[in-house]
Amino acid sequence: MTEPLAPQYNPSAIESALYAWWQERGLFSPDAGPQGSGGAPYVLMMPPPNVTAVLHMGHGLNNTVQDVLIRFERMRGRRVLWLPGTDHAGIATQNVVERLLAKQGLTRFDVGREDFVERVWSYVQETGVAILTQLQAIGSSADWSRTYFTLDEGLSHAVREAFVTLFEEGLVYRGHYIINWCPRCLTALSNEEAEKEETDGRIWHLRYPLADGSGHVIVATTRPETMLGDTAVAVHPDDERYRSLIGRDLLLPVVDRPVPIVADDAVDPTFGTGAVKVTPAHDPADFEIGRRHGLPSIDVMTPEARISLAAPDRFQGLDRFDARARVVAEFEEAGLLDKVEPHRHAVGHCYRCGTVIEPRLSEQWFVRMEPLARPALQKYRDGTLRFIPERRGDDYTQWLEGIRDWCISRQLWWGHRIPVWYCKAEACARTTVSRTAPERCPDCGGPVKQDEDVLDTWFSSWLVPFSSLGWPDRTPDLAAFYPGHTLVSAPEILFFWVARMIMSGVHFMGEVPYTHVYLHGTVRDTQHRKMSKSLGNGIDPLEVVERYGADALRYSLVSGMSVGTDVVLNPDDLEGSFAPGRNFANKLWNAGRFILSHLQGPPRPLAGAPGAVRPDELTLADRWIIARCDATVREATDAYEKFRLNEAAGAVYRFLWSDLADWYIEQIKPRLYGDAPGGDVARAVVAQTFDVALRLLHPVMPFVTEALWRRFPGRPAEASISIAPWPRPDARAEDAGAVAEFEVVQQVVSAVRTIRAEYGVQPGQTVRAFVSQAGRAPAPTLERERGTIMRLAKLSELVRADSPGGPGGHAVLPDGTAVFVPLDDAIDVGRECGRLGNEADRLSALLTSQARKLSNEQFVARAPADVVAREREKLAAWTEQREVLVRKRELLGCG
RNA sequence: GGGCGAAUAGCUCAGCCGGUUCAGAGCGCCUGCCUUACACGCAGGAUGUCGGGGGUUCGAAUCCCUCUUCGCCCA
Repeated sequence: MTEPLAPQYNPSAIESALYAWWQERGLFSPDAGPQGSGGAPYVLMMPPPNVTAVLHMGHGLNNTVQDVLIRFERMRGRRVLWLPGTDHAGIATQNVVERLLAKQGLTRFDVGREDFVERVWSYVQETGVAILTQLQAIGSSADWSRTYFTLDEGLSHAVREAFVTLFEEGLVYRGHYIINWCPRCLTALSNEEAEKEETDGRIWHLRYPLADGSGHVIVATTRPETMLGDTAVAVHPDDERYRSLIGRDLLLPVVDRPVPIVADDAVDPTFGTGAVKVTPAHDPADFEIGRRHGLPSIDVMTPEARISLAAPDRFQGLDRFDARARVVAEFEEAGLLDKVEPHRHAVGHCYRCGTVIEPRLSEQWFVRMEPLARPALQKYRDGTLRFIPERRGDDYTQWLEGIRDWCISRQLWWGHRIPVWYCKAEACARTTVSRTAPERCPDCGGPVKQDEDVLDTWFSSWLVPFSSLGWPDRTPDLAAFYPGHTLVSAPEILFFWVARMIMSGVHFMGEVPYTHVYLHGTVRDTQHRKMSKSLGNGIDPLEVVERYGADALRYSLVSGMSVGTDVVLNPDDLEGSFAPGRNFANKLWNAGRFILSHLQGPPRPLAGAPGAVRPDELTLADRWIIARCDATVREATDAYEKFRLNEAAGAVYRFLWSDLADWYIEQIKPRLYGDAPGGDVARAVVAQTFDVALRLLHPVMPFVTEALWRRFPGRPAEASISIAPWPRPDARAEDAGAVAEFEVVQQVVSAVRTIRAEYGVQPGQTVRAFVSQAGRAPAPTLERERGTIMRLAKLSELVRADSPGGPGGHAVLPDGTAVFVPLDDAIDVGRECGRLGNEADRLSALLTSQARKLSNEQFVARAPADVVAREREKLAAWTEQREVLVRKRELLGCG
């Protein structure tokens, strides 16, 4: 521990070594902390990143928050588990490997399912750990020994168990419905995976002639191409305009097919013309209308969203958007296009590839959600589950109240194969849903074939809080670590993942998986755009770590983030974005370097041991910094507990920088040099308060705090700050008197410094100062702290007397104390007169409004007595300050 | 169309269960300093009708209403 410390903090020189040392020591295991406090374990489930993911700022923020919480609780002595894992991410991963194949001119169909899945596995095994290694680079103290992958055997077992159980409970079913279909990924999606985007579209008014030629009906549609599959036109039963037409047939143009006019309550008579075309195979609302009226469904599109064989020859094979143009053109040629209007509406897009979603009729597996949602909602309503920030609870409620069934089958090859087998014998056709693969059909004994589809990735993610702990087996981990405590996530996946986890937790485990849901903001650029690869406005966290260190990254993120608000960073100015953290880490490093260089051995204890510093040995500054330190312990602890991480970080920052470095260290320097009296006390106090501050900051800046903390003389080699006990507030440290007194010292020093700077006094030159106190100030302070004031203000003489007159700089402290610095030749009298005049004017304005306030009988009568008293004191103090200023002006001979 | 959030210094944001000279912090900017921990620093400084309007109150950045702008979620 004796190697010299570099004058500039170089994070890359120490971070990876410290991380490796933490790992070797097994400090991230639940059994490593100081323990002792007992109580429930503190468990965080890391949102598993996609196996193919590359670390981005979103991960950086999310994992920084979690690491802060987990390190805080670890030091507080709770048994902590932060459980990491990776997600197989069905569509995303399959897309990545398909793109690789495409480079060789191949598709997955060319290589076949088995070969393809094998290729994905080998790809994933190669890249899967990358994201975890990257998380380690930012300091994440997760228990990597428990890392899971959602396609692991254990978790796959859990998925089958959940699916079969829900099936047996009647909560999983299969059926033909309109689902969201991605024509590029060639799979069904859930409603949540179809992202609605406001799009400028058009609305076409099309004429459908009556079959008998006696007139026509105009329908309005945003998707004219679907008319190829129309099987009716619907109107509202009470709509006078169409009542007489109900039941009659229209002749569908372009395809020349007769379709009936039906009456249905679901039609909005105020939208468009009040008559809507009905395409049951391509619109969910139309599907329902079709069902109610027994209409046929004609699927006019292929999986790739090209026009199918069900349409007239000339349309077959056309892309849906080309078909749209063609349909419109034919209507126009036939004089059947009534009008076209611009129309803004929400269009679904695939959340993985952005392709416009095609609502499509198909047979899929679904989860009946309402029975799962009700208890999950109840857990929020009865206060078991809390959201931070609270308003997110409204989103949760709203979604669960309007919950729709969840389409869970995906037409992919990468994922958990649906545990359903169909008998190949046509006569039998029995469906078997089973935890284990059946050899043959249980009914007819014939061969069986497993369902081709896989499950939605989120169907495995929603089980993670218990499947990662061994469920459905009753493992010791499951008993010890379920339920967890907090889930830290981004609001974007509240529905995808968080709400579903709560539902599955309550359903399968009988308890919510965590009691707190902390939803942080989104990382954005200065134009408030979400950072993304496609926009090219991302910031690579690893580049930041490399250039400024993980601590700088973490501090900058945390300090720029209050509860639930977005974090704005400038991708074009990395240095500026991360300067707060980098500067602070360096400041800390240098403060530590200075302090440690003055500790020849272990400092005296401050209390509770032989040789401890006695209270009467403490100077004013000692008592002040100890009190400030104690207040910081309270403030930071409280803030961490309330998830107000920026406030916790800010509190420690202010203490370390503004109090400890700027004032206390400067104040004690004389005591530290040589064998100056009181040096041992100063060393004891500075070491102790710095130690406390390091511990308070460790959750946010783990590396630099550890590096410094370990170097304290007398520290055992194996000691780590990450398992050092969390500082406790100490009532004996509180000292309002010392705080107030030291503030006077600070004010006098600052006043002189201001005067010096205002008049350009050379930094090396000492000056005299006259300080005269009005009655209420604690006069003894100035005498006792004479040395401090003289040194910090660079005085040659501190005179306890009124200004002797003559040119000089004047200042008045809040308590009325007057400070005068004679500047003889170096002063511009006119300028000083102006300055004092401005100051006096400011006080005059304050006094006027204050006098008005106090002469207001209503105020004096109605406001609480102590408030009135305080206002009176202010009036007195300001009056005094102003009088002092006026006298100064007279002395200077101002006009 | 429904719901929610935001608008405070050039930038990013605190403050907002009304009353501490409450108008703040960081970054940026200006001035002077390489003062033997730190120039990623020290000392000092400038900058805001707290989005507009109205109201409640003795008193409003803070509570209520309304308008404008921006963002998010759900249809």
